[in-house]
Parts: sequence; structure tokens; C-alpha cells
Amino acid sequence: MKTRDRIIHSALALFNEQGEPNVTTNHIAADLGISPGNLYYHFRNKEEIIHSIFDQYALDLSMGFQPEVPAESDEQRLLAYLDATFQLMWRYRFFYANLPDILSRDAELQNKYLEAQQALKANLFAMLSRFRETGWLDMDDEALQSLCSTLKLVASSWIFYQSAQSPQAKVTPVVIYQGVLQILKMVSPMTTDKGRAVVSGLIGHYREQMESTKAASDSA
Amino acid sequence: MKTRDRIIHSALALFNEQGEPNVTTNHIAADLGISPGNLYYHFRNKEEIIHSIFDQYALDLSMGFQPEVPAESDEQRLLAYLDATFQLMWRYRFFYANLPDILSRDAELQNKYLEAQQALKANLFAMLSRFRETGWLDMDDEALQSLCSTLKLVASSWIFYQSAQSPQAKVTPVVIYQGVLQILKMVSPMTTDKGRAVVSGLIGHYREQMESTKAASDSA
Amino acid sequence: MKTRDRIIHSALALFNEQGEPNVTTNHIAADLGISPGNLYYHFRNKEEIIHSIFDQYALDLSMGFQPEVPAESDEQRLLAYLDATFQLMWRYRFFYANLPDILSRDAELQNKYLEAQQALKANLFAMLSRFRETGWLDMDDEALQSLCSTLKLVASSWIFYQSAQSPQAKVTPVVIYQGVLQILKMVSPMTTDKGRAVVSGLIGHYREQMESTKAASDSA
Amino acid sequence: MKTRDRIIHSALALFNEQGEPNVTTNHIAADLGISPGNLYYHFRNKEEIIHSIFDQYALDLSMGFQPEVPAESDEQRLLAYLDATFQLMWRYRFFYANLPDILSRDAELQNKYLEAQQALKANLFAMLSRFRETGWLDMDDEALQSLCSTLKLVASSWIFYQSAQSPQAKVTPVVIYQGVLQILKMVSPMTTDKGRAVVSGLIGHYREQMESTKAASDSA
DNA sequence: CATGAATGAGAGTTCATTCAT
DNA sequence: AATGAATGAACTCTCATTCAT
Repeated sequence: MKTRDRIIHSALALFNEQGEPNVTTNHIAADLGISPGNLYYHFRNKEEIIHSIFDQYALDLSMGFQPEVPAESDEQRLLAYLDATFQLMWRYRFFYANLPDILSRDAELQNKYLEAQQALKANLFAMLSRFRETGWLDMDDEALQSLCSTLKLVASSWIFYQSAQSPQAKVTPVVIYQGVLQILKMVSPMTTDKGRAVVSGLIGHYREQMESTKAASDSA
Repeated sequence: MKTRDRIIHSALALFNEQGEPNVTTNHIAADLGISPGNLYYHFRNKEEIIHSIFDQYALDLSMGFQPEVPAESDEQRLLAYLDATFQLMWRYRFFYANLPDILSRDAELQNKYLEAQQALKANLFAMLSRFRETGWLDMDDEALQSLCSTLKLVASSWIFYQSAQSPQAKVTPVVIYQGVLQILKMVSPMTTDKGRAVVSGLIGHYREQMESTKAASDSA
Repeated sequence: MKTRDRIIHSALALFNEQGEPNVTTNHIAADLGISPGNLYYHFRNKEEIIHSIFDQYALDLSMGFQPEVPAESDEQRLLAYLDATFQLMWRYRFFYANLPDILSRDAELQNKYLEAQQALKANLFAMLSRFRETGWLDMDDEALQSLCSTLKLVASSWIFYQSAQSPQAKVTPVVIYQGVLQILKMVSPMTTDKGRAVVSGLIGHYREQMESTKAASDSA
Repeated sequence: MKTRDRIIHSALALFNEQGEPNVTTNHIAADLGISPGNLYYHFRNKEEIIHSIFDQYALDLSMGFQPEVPAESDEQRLLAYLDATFQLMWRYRFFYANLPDILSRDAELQNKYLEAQQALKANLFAMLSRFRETGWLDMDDEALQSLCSTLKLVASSWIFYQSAQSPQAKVTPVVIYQGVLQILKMVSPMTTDKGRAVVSGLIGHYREQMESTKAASDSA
């Protein structure tokens, strides 16, 4: 891995663990065993590192949600979608926990973020529409729009919200699974009988995932 | 107003405008035209100022949601509740925008916050239960619990979420009204016919409020 | 007691307990339950308080060592002398622990201190001379001079030295008694048979005192 | 000289001249013509500078008193010992003048200091024992122990005591020589005839040294 | 005599960033 | 590419002292 990428990698890890405001450029350099001067050879400033992390995030986002990717079934597609969403949230969780501050410093980043959000929204709407067509959801257009907004809000805020609720402010994968479950529960009331079966199946799946993760972390 | 209160007031205003991490104790003192020493005469440190702001927030919270306050009707009560919630969010918006960082620094504040959240949750649940009894909502217990969680999450995260979405990161009262509307739309699918009328009425009310606020700020 | 005297009293107590550099004028005022403004009504500044404490010390010094005070015997006189010396050291121990710093700040105090030291030296020399005449000591003039210097040095430095040696840096009355014993042991080799008996008697006396003090503080 | 060493050097000089509490980290940086940030690049805080000075002191101490170093004669060895002791006191005199305060702040330094003191005491006792075996001293075990304590006390306190006695609080090399002489005079009464000759010789030597130093500083 | 709010210089320290090598 | 010493503005906080009341 090139130094530039190693910096991005290390910065992301430290930001996630300790929060972006608590990680200095010197910390990052020390973590990598390189000099601060070298770090500044690869990046003009700390902001540029954050930018690069965001670019990577945006790339992951666009890769994970390509609708053209064929799936065995709509159910599979939904599963993949949820997985991708929350994996992304987990991988860039520092970002979600400090969004307002990070964006307010940097207008360019703000714009990039808004673009990504637009894409996300379009994506989400397309998926929900398809599920309605498939006969899983029973909603009118307005309700669909509204659900779409709410889901995006909940997904975007989940990490932020949970990291304030838990006493240790430690975000764990378990928290992520709870977020997926929360989303599914929100969709549940709008489902048809057919749709309800699908959603229930997914809820069962994620509960299992969560329990096995919990068990793994407890025994560790 | 006493200096101590002026400090809290000024700090709150600056925190809301510029974000807590970007406001130094010297900024606050300069804003008031007092010396830094004087600020530290009234508060041991910056954290204590934040604590005092939070105490005021907690007080406002408990005052705004006293169930014993008689209301003309359940509809009135709901209206008052929503108003209070979002006014509070508006008044202490810096807090909502920086929650994880602020709480991670200060275990005592974390506890105070969690207590306030418990109270809020109990409150919200009581209110929704009553509406179900009144025959406005048609939901089983589990769905009610779930709705309750979602509403709290959306309310708590609204400012955070919106301040990241809007290009200038400026949170305005209009944003607040959108939050109330969002909440009402989330409740809407669970209503009975009787309940739907009430919710529709409220939606209409807040749309008007929002429009008039928009008009006022545009002409300014 | 007048406020002025209460300030001196409280300042002395706090200085002794916590060390002069660690005691602020606000601490003193708070300890007395008066306002800082009031403290500065009675004293122009912190230095003046220290001056006043020193004046009281100098007074105690001159009172405790008046040669004209009749004593039953030379032995009694020596006992009284040693008691007075070490009581003084105990009462003003903060002073002994910070002498260089305190004096370097204040030329006037330095002069007062030197005067007091001269008087002390003259006093001590007179007493030792008398003991030689009485036939307790066997020394020539030069040795007497030298002993005199050493004794003064040891007495003056005892608190300073001990407070560095003990891990807790806490000066207790036991430390004081050890100082008296140290002094007596230094005189011992210069004594005649007659003198040795006197010194041995005193050593026994102070050992008892020390033990009873230790016992008292242990049971407390 | 490396910057780190220059900082230690400059700090020691300033501490000695003005007293440790009166020298700020900014003073040290300004004295060297470097930025405060640079000083903190080399040392985490002021305490660490003091620690480093102490480490250097401890090193000097252990180097100066290595018993395995062969000497032409016991007399030479004693001479070297006294020289080393008082040179050390001179070089680190700020330390001796502020001991209680400096140690009370820093438990680790306190321990290091006590260790150094133990070594010093053992050293001193070994040397006096050897002189007794050589037939220079005529004392029983208890008296030897007592003399040992007294000598250590006087040596450790000399700078402290003298810096309070001299009007300008200026400690000069002449003061150091007086300290050596004081020590020798304290040993003198315990000597045999043979020993007395040695001590007298040393006293003469140091008187000469002192006079020539005085002359040199007067003509300067 | 007394209050207590207010002052302001300056303390120790941090950190994003620069620069000579 | 990389080093690591160096910068300097800014931060939080302290405390002897003043002053209006």
C-alpha cells in the first residue's frame, strides 16, 4: 500500500476510534511510524485527509448500490442493500458522529455530501417503488415519499443518536444491527401480507446475526 | 440580567451560531465585553458553562411537558407538545448538533442526558397510549413501542440531520416546522379515521405556520 | 480578635499546611469567610501579610530568649531554650521550608531576617559560653564558635531538610523532637562528665516527649 | 549542542539565577531564542525538564563518588570527595533552595531523590568508617552514625541556609568553600592526632582556594 | 469596615503547519 | 519521498489586585 493510502487508512481508523476532533495529524503520523512532514508531503492539510476519506466513502457508496448489479431475487437485493448501507455506516462511523462540524468547516465537502445524499435518496426511492410494484408495499405516492425521507433520516442519524444514548459512547457492530432492525420495523406496518413475510424473514436474519456477534464479542 | 446569566445566554447564542468547539471562553468574554478572569469568576471552566446550559434545557424540558397542565382538548395538548419539543430543539440546537463529542467528555452530563431521555420517552409513550385509548390510533403494543422509539429518534436527530443537509448548515425555524410535519406524517399511517382528521388538521396548521415564517424571513 | 489578626492567623495556618506558594489570597479570605476586598483593606498585598507574620515571629523570638528571665537552674534554662527554639520552628514552619524564595522577593524582609539571625547567634553564643564557664563544655574559643555556627545551621535547616526527606513531606511535631535530639547529640561529644549527665538527661526527656506524641497521634 | 540539551542547560542556569518558580517555560524558550512550541517538542512539560536536570544531577552524583576510582592516598580521596560534593551543590543549587516545593509536586522525583540520598548516606558512612580504620577518627559506632547524619544534613542544607543568610541571596563559589570548611571543622573534634593533621591540611588548602577565588572575583 | 464582581497580564500547553536537509 | 526540528497563534485557566457600592 502506498503511503498516501496508508495515511487515509490510519486516519479513518483513528477517527472512528477516538473521534475526529481528538485525533491530531501527529497522532496519525505516529500511528504509521512516519514523520509529520511526510504526512504533509502527501496532504496539504488535515481537511484534505478528511476529503479523501469522504471520496472513498462516496466511491463505496456508488459501488454498493449499483442497481444494475443483478440479484437472484428482490429479497436478495434488499438484503444486499441493507447490508451495504450499514456496513458503510460502520466503516465511516466517525463521519456520521460529527457531520455538522465537519461539513460546516468545508463548503466543498458539504456539496459533495449533498450530491451523495441525492443519489442515495433516488436509489432508495427506486427500490421502494419496485417493492410496491412487486406487491410488497401498500402505500400511496405521498406516503412512499414520506417513508423514504424517514428511512434516510433514521439511517443517517442512527450512529449519531446511538452514540449519545449509550454511556460509553462506543459504537459496536451490534448497534449497527439494531439500526437495520429499526428500519425494518418501520417498513413493516406498510407491508402487504406478502411483504410482511419478507420483512419478518429479514428481521429474523438480522436478529441472528446480532446475537452471534454479541456472543463472539462476549467470549473475546 | 446578572453576569452569570448573561454568560450562559451569550455562550448559548455563540454555540448555536458557530458550534461549541469553535467558541472559546475568550470569545464569550469578548462578546459580553467582560474580561476572561470575570468569566472564570462565575464559572470554574468551560464545561461548567455547558452544564449550566444543559440544566436550563432540562428545566425547560420538564416545564414544557408537565402532564398535569390541563388542556382544552387532546388535540390542544398534542399541539402544545409538538410546539414545546421543537422549540426546545431550536433553542438548544448546538447541543443536538454536537451531542456525541460533548457527552463523551463529561460522564456527569452523559448521565443527566440519559435521565432526561428516559423522562422524555416515558412522556411520549404516555401520550401515544392516551391517543390510542381515545381511539385515534390503531396499533398493537409492540407497534406502539416501536413508533415511540422512532419518533424519539427522529425528533432527537432532526436538527443534527438537517444541519448536515442544508448547504449553509444554517438551521432556521422553517427547518423546525418541517420536523414537526415529518413527525406527523410518520404517525398518520397508524391513525383511525377520527385520528386522521386530527393529524390532518395539525399538518395544515404547521404548513401555515411554516409558510408565514418563510414569508417573514424572505421580506426581511 | 480583630479581622487583621484573624487574617494573619489564618494565613499562617494555611501556609504551614499547604506551603506558601500554594495558598492564594482568595484561599485565605475564603477560609475566614470574608471577602477578598476586605483582606486587601487590611493588607496592601500578600507580601505584607508575610511581613506581619514575620514580625510576629520576630516578637516571639525576642520574647522566648530573654536572658534576663530568671530560671531555677542552668539546666532549666537550657530546657526552656530548646523548647522555645523548636516551638518557634514548629509554629512558623512554612517559613523555614521556603526561606530562599520568600526572602529573595523582599529585601526589607531579608534585612529583618538577618537582624533576627544576628540576635539569635549572639544569644546562642552567650548561652554556650555560660555552659563552658559552668564546666559543662570542654572547648576552645574557635571550637565554640564553630559549634555555635553548626547548631544554628542545623536548627535553621531542620524543617527544610526533613520535609524533603519524608515521602509525604508532612512536618509533624515528632520531626521537631527529632531535631532537638539531633542538636543534643551534636553537643554531646564536647561535654565534660558533668555536662554529659545534663545532656543525657535532656535526651531522655525529649525521647519521652516524642514517644508520647507519637502514641497520641497514632491513637487519633 | 542539541536543542534538548540546550534547554536543560538554559533552564538550569535560569533556575539557579532566579529560582525555579520564577522561571517560566516561555522564559526558557526566549532565553534560547526558540519558540515555546519547540520547547514542548522536546519536553512534555516543565516538570519533565526538572526531571531531566535531576537525572543529570544523579548521574554526576554517581560519577563523582565511585569508590572504585583509585586515589593516590586517602587524603586525596577525601579531597576529591569534598570537592565533588560541593561542586554538585553549586551546579544544582536551585534544587537545594527549593527542595520541599519541587518534591511535593512530584512523587516520582521524590522517590528518585530519596534513592540518591540513600546512596549518598551509604557512601559517606563507608568513607568515615575507612577513616576510622585508618586511625584518623576516634569514635564509637553510635557517634559515627550521628556524625554521618549531621554531615549529610549540613551538606544538604548548606546552600539553602546560606542563600537565606547572604543579603543578596546570591550564592557564590566562596560560599561553597565555606561549606567545606564548616564540614571539616565539624569532623575535627573527633580526630586522632594523625587525623587532625590531615584535616588541618585540608582546612589550609580550602582557605587558600577560597581566598584566591575571592581575589579573582574582586578584581573582576 | 466590608462586599464581591471585575480586571488583565501571564501561566502552561497544544497543534496544524512549515522548512531545511 | 521522507525526516524531524521548529513555528506561533491560540487555547484554557489562575491569581494578585482593584473598585464601585
